[in-house]
Amino acid sequence: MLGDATRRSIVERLRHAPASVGELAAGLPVSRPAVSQHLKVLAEAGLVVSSAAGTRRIYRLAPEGFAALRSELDQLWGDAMAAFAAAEAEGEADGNDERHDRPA
Amino acid sequence: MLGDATRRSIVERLRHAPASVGELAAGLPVSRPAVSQHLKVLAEAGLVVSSAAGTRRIYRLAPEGFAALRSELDQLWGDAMAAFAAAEAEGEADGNDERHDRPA
DNA sequence: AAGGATGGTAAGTAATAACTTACGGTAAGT
DNA sequence: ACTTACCGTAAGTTATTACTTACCATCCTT
Repeated sequence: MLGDATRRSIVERLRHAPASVGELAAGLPVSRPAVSQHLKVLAEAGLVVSSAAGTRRIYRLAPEGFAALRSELDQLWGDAMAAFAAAEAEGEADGNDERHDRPA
Repeated sequence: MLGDATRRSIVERLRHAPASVGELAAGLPVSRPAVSQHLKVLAEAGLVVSSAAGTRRIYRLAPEGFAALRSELDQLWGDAMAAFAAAEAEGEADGNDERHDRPA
């Protein structure tokens, strides 16, 4: 969902202020319909809401959607940390693991 | 990163216990090399680490990687919430927005 | 009512990401 | 030493996703 760069740019832009589709597209390297499609996805995910202003549609972020997403992630993290704790209490390990990238 | 279903399954599986590549592949609808490739990506992201056990490679989750990811997200969220607060203090809005999906 | 502005949708194309088969390489068992 | 088990990487294919162009609808202006 937030993996796409264009989508992140849109969210970033809306974080500063609400904006119309055309305004958003003007600041991005993609066409207006592409922005419309991203906004549709974001709206279905509950992350943005729109309101009509004449023929324009103003989009803004939806705090509730982000809060919901946040608590989902918090849920996952809670479980993960519990699993880590359980594993470490058991394994009590060596330390010479291989890290592929990101050297210690 | 965690947008892919197979990748989420792998992480989910590793949350319960460390596992070898073959074990992971056995529980998934994809081939073993596909799992290897996912593990490579996860390792480069610092989310898993591996250790050699004979010819097998045991993968397990890397708590530090998840913690780092977590704080990045927390950072974003902090900024977003600040923006929300600022916007609401200003706008003081109507309420008849359109929500595309997810009815109120 | 006509014209211009704004934006959603459809259909097709392009770019990206996931997956498969094939191969080679190392470690353990015989 | 030979064989078997296990895994990583390369190369190519398939599937998914993002994007574009074209079109239509709505609202506002005159």
